Amino acid sequence: MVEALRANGLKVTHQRTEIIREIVQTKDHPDVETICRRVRGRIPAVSLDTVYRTISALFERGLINRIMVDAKRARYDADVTRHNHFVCDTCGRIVDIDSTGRGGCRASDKLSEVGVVERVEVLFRGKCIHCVADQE
Amino acid sequence: MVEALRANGLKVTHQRTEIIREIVQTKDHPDVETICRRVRGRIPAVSLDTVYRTISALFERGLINRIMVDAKRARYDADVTRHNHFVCDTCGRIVDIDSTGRGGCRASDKLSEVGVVERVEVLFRGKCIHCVADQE
DNA sequence: AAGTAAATAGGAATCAATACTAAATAGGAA
DNA sequence: TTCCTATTTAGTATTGATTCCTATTTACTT
Repeated sequence: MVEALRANGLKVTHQRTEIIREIVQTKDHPDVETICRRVRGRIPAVSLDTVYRTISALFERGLINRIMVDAKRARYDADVTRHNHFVCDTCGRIVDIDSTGRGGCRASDKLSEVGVVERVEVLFRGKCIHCVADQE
Repeated sequence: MVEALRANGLKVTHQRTEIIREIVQTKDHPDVETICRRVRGRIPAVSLDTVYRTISALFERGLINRIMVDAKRARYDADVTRHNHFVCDTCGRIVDIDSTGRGGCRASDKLSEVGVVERVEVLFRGKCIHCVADQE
């Protein structure tokens, strides 16, 4: 991933390395604020702006995914292989879900008349097992 | 839809009627700002706040859908029947896409261990025919 | 090692969305 | 029709996420 920075003409800074390390090693699809807080555990002076700029740069180059679950903050995923997401509308938890077999989702015929599809995002919304248990 | 207001204990006001009329008769999935601008064509004094409150009230009661296409504004859809969306990443156009036959998308087995799925959102992202034509 | 263009920190600005207030208005039940 | 209450307006303020600004620092080239 750090190599991908160079390949895109981006400088490999200490901050960027740590930010990348942070999103690669987690599976909980954090938002920018969370990433910043965690990176500060190692680089206390990182500015929120730097995290935003780094994350945006990575996203624009397709090196990470953005998941829009609500009207509030964006969440990010370093796993860019094809997979889907389950979102808990109660606690906000996001869990990776494998795409089943071929395509996972088939486009209707009408789609080709509308435009060129570059990627498909599938979001399963509901309530996670923890929240189901909590509400009893 | 106006009936649904009453059923939910909401008063049927002139503003609400016109806001509902506006989102029901359009297929372009407008944001709140756009809805407000259009309603002002008929009720010049509608406040943006009223449009926000009405749209939120309808959304919370499941009478309209919210579509998050980018990190910016939310867009709304009066069609709550099961269907998917195509989003043009260049111009922001959103087009309704029928769900093909059964389910459209099958969940993996793992899903039942994660939580209870209440609905599935499918977003086809790409470039619409107009934007493909423009870039030549 | 030196130069330069890019990146950073920190704070300020922006933007969408919501909240708040008061006074005016209008829906709906009696 | 009358009353009560929810709703609207207008205008301001707030919140929270994201972006912009500027002086300073740093990575990479030669």
